[in-house]
Amino acid sequence: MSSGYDPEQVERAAQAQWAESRCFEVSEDADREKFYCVTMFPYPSGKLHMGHVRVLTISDVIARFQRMQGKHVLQPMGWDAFGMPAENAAIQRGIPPARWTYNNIDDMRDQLKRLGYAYDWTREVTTCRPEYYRWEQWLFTRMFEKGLVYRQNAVVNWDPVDQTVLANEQVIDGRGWRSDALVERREIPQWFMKITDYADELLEELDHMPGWPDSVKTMQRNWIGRSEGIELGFDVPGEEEPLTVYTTRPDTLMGVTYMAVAAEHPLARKAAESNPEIAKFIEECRKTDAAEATLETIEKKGMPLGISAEHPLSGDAVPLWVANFVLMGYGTGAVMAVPGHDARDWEFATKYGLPIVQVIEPADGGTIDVTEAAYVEYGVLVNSGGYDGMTFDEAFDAIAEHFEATGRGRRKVNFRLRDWGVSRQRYWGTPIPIIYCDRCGAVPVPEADLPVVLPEDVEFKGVGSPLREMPEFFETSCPRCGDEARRETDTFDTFVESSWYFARYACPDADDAMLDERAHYWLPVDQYTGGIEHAILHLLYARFFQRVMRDEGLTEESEPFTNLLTQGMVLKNGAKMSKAKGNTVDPQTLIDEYGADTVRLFMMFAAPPEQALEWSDEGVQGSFRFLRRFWSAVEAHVGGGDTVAIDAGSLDDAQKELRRKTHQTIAKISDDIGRRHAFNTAVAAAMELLNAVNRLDDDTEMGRAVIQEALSSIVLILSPIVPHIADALWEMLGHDEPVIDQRWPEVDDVALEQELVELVVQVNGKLRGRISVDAEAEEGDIVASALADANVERFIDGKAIRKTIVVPGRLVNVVI
RNA sequence: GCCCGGGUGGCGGAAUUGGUAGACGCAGCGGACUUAAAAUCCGCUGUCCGAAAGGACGUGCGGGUUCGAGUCCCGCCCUGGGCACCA
Repeated sequence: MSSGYDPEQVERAAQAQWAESRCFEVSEDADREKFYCVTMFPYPSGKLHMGHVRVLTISDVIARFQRMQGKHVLQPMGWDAFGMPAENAAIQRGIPPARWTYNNIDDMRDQLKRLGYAYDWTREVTTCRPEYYRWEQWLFTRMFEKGLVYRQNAVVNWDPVDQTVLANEQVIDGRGWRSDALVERREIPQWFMKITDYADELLEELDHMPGWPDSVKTMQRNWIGRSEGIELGFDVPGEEEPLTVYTTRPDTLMGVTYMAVAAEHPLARKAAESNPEIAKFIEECRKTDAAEATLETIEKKGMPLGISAEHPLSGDAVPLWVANFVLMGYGTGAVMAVPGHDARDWEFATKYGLPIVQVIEPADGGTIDVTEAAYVEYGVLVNSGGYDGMTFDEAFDAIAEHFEATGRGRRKVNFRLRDWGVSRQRYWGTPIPIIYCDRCGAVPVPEADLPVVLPEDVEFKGVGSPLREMPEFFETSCPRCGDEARRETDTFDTFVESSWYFARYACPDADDAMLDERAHYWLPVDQYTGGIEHAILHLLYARFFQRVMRDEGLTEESEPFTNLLTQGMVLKNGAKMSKAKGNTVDPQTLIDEYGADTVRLFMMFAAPPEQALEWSDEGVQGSFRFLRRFWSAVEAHVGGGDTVAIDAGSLDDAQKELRRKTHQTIAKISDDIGRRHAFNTAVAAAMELLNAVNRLDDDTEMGRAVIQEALSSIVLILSPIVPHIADALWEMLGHDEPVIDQRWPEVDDVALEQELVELVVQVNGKLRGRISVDAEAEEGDIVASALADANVERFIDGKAIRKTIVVPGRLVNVVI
């Protein structure tokens, strides 16, 4: 007998019904509790991949579950449409980035619709559209007026052969990915946003975000990196300005035996003028890419500059070195080195034979040898003159007061966080709305002239931005004085677009403001879901932008995302699915073969959302088999005709047991989906319940009634995960209203009641027997019953019982 | 190098607050149905000893705390993510 489950037909029918009833299109309704559910929007790279399907399904399950809780749910979708892959495709295929992008969006939108996600498509946002990015340009000009943006030199990777700036991703083993030339660091002027102005607030609010995973909050805390230290100057004979350094360990100040400056530091440059060896070394230092991971792992190298600074406490001469691990632009571009109490300084000192001095000893009186290894713990000061015997805190205060009194230093709170460089020397991005005028300097484009539209019909060669070759784009006049002027040809980092799209979904058609009153209704996002790889950058930039918009009066909210779920990657054979590795599985093939519900079910069943998911073709088949079994069970049941209402008093034990299992499952899945987001165990519980239904084999009136209840419950609780088959089965089970409009089922506490419970009995913590006791039994009776068990008795073997531990509902442990 | 995760049967995973390790599924083995195969259904399935009852061992490695540790603490190993221009 063949199964009647035809996914294609079932899914088309359900999707047609949702489209016709427009049930996912929502408008603001002040009388209802809103639930705003957003997924990190996809980059339109061509086709949907499994990573997309996973994150979108997770979010869709949450949205549909909340809808069944009676919430007014908005789930929108959009496209993070600017970025490098469009430029690469343009080079490879000769298609303009815009056309490639729009084609991809059309293809991927069709795929999303085939997967049955509950989106309000009327709110679709596409970041490469002028009606979107004009507001980003507008906000930038507002930030300019407020002094929240500035232009400064910053380091980029420079490919000397292709004469172009490279992204870190385009640098492979220190070489340009196309030219294979050794990449150099180069400084060019770039625009920065002052995210550091918000560092304190971004840090402190993390303590009040219970809906975010602790790991993400910790990463952000460490990234912002607030530290308390002292900034102080070392005089350099012959220099007007002292050499300023920052340290969090002023207690080790007397242990400073050398100082190091960056290759780009003015003192290094000056020394290079008269010393070709130093000039050569500085040149060599520039031949590394700009990534921090590179900097931290390269071999530490340095050269003496031949000059010394004066120690601010002892007056001793401290030699100055130039070192490849110090970078201009991080702090002051100079560091004081304490090899006795810092691991990196120790390594460097040992390599170059620089002195190592102990100035801290362990507080517990233990002995250490700083010639063997740096001692980096806090302790008590020694060899530090008047500071000897002080603890870290005492020395910190005393030394800070000394410098504050002499005006040579001060206490300073520092942040590791740096301002956000938003300039990109690329074509396919939002034009930075600035005009350079010889007389007026950098002038923001007036609001009336926005947007600065990116020309889409371009010839794209791949080396440098085509905008630089388009006078019709960059030739303009100064908005202030009217003189000839030149438009900025750099574009924004694409993280700028993704820092506020979640707010724009609320009012995607607003054409006289970035956000309007509709944003007040929907913000903040109640549930935000996306990859863990965005734990720091994207999520921190979005939190920053939310505050900038708040301070602009566009929203009252400070935090954009109340609850955050970070999902793991999709792997195959232990590696991330990628075209490069050739281990991708095309979702479309699977949808065509098994239907969207099977793909959605497997995604939710195979692993908890936060963990990596190992792809398995056999597992997909297993999910399909389950849906077919489910269909057959309903088909067989409804073939027996209508059922009557359950009369709880007249159920036999087996019927009671199925009913208890039904309500236990409802309770478990409510918690699994609603609180724990453990979709995998929710699916497992539903499978168990279906197995219990299939085992009952009872066609009495009450048997069929409890089966009707069990099957209807499975349909409801699985409907967020497999909404199409749920729609069909719900109708087959004789319900009039569509399942999409049903409320989440309620647990009947009476059905959960149980007369006997099973406890395990341990002897010295090892499992030795099982007993069945009355659910209300007294502790004394439970122990007596446990001791009476034959195997337990055998292990006690007449020995004295030291104590017994009874954990209600779980176990008895007899300690002998 | 630094920050944050993860490591449990042949495989994906479960064990939610320190309380029955291995739910559910996959794969495998045995059986039913079939002329046969596929599909479907039923049973078994951590390792070792044992006819069975039952026992010993077992959650990356080495220690520790506890009546009891996959779970907590200390020290390692391996592995994934991020490190500011991939998105």
